[in-house]
Amino acid sequence: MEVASVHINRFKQALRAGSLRLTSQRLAVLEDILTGDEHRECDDIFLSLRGRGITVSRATIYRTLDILEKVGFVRKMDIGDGRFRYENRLAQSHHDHLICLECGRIIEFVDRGIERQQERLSKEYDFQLIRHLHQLFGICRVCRTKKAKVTNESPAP
Amino acid sequence: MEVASVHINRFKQALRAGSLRLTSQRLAVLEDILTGDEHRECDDIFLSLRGRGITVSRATIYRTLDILEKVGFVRKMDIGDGRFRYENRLAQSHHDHLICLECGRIIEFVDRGIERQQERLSKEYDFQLIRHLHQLFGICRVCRTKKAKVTNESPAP
DNA sequence: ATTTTATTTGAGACTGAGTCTCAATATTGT
DNA sequence: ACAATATTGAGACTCAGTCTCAAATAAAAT
Repeated sequence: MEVASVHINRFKQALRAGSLRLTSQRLAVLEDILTGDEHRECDDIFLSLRGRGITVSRATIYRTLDILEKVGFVRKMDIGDGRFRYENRLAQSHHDHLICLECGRIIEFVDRGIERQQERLSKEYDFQLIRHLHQLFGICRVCRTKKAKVTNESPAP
Repeated sequence: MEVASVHINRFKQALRAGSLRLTSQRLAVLEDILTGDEHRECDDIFLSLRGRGITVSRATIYRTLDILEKVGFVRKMDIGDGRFRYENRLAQSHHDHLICLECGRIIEFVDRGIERQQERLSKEYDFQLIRHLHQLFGICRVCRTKKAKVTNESPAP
């Protein structure tokens, strides 16, 4: 648990710096973010904690996620279905997403070329780029294979 | 009104094809989309219509926008503030957006290079690309200028 | 033109993610 | 341990968007 404790210490410092308090609920949410799957929504975290016998209200989870976002531990992402997803930013470097419209799977990608073009473009428009959102929506390989199969298995009468 | 009438005929055809009916409300929303500003939300359309003495319920506006999106007349876009914006797709070719976090201004951009890289990337991941969302958030020139001014006008005591 | 059939409309109830309020509770500095 | 201050959870609330259903309207059939 060394990796985690480093993060927990950084979190304590960040809280201190904002004169926020270290509570068991905040720690629980942080640990869950550090160890759980990526791209989860509030309710996933709520249920994951409850499964481990820890109850933290949804309000507190949202509040903690806001703090974690502010201190850069978490990326809050809007994938357009009305629920925000949160991903651990400590484990990963910047990336964007391919999102399957069939199964909801989220695949991460990194493309330095696109990033550079974004920067060039911003300069062109005299725009001070702060962040970007780049999502490619479509059908993933797995779902395409599945579809093809279904079509084969139920041929026209 | 020639341009408009072409679109109105195309709309009638599209409705017929889906055994949907041509109503005054649907026409009013379509005309408003064709002649109004870009990147508007439901309420903008509601108020614009009301300003011209036409009342169409918000429910009907949403329903009509759904139809218009399905038949490709309108692009529904999520800019991450919880309200969808709708833009006339007939007037414009594909583009993406720079969004000012200060004033909300939306600037359109087209970048064939980025589009190509997206396609290449999708192939790489064996992903069937259907649509994408690419938004650059930051501060526009106007707002940066304004900020600089304010700073100058109120120097440290 | 009238009747029949099916669709559409608007009012307002509803939904669901997320936020807010406030009394009770927990943490931190001394 | 105490005082001062921040946090929590329950549940009310918000707000964009959706849904329901009776009344109104459009198109098809006669």
